[in-house]
Amino acid sequence: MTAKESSIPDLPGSPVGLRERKKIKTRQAIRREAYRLFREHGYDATTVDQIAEAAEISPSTFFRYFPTKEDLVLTDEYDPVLVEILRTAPQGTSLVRVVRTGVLDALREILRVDGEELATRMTLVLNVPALRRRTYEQQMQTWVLITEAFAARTGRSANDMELRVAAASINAAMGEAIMGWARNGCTEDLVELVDQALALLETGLRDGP
Amino acid sequence: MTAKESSIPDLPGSPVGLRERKKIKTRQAIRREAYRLFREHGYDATTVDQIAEAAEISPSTFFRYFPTKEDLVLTDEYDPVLVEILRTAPQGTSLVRVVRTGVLDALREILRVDGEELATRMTLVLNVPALRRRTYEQQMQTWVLITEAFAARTGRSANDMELRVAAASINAAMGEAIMGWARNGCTEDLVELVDQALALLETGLRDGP
DNA sequence: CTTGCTTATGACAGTAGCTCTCAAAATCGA
DNA sequence: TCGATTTTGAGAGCTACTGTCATAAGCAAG
Repeated sequence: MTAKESSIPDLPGSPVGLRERKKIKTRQAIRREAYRLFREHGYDATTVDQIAEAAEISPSTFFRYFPTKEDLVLTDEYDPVLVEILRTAPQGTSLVRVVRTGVLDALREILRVDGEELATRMTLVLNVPALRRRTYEQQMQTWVLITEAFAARTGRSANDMELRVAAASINAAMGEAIMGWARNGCTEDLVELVDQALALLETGLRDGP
Repeated sequence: MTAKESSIPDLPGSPVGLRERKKIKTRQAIRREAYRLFREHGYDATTVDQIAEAAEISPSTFFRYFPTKEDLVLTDEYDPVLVEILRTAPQGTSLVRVVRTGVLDALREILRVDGEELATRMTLVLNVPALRRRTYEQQMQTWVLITEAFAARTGRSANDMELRVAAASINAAMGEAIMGWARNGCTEDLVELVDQALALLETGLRDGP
């Protein structure tokens, strides 16, 4: 029933109905007003009711768009990208090497497109404990997917302890690099920071600090 | 937060008054009843009010003993031990090596003394998302102390990115080992699991999965 | 245009975790 | 024993979050 004209599914202004467009607009409005209030008064000091009022919706509507207040900041649409990288990576390569090549490419692209927003979000994550916690949890869920994809390709079990440890370490190293980036005001070259962190893991901590 | 139940400092017959002893008893009672309720009905399904009633205190008193419900499970008195290990470790050793020797010794001791409770707690942490999050955050705070201690001894800056990345990775690797242990019913040799995880980091992920 | 279906919305009530205040009771030092 | 300090219980209140239900907005077909 569909003639696929474009490789990218949904474009703004597509023949999607008015309802869909309104939802997108509402979603954007909520996030925009929320970020503004966060900047002005801080994350904790901003209540959902205030966000709802600023976005001109009812508080209950807020939770139809974002399951929790934290999800305003943490919604992350990069997971499929990562999993895809892992699945199309060449055989016989170590996990850290695959990440160090593929993921860094993806990160470059993300920075190019959403660099500004990424900086805002990571700065919030750095400074709000609750967001830090959720971020780690969320990233670990991503890495479960990644280890499964990698395990399937290499014949290992997804419960392989070595694989899990490697994934968790890589995740932590990348997270620490990103937090360091945010701590220094998002001015340095994030790709290089992450690459250095992964290099340390690849060659082994014996040679490091 | 200092009243350890099963350690060296407090001697019976100490000059502690009745008040102190009562506080310790209350604290133990709260934890005991809470663990029982958690086992019977689950963590989320147990409210603070129920815990307070079971421990025969008022709900407001509960929060005088534990700042949050999560702290019931996560209160951790091993931090000073870790920092001490780092400070007394021989010079010129890599962080991962120091941990692999010193921390494993400490872990052995902990297992010997509190093994039962550690298993209970880690199983809870494994199965309750909120606890997992807090655990990671808490461990990271511990590792801030550790990196500071290590940095002071080696002349590095505590903001040294390599050091931070190493610490975060080691933390993640150990955490993953412990979670794997809990996932398998706390039956395997935890010390060996952690040692294998750290060995992987020490020699480098290039040789691993 | 109108009819009927689906979906989005708002108002409202309720729960749990957590904070704060204040007065009463218990404990302690002298 | 008395006065000072600490612990406690009671209760009000705040915020995140979850439900329910009737209404309203979009939408597809006749």
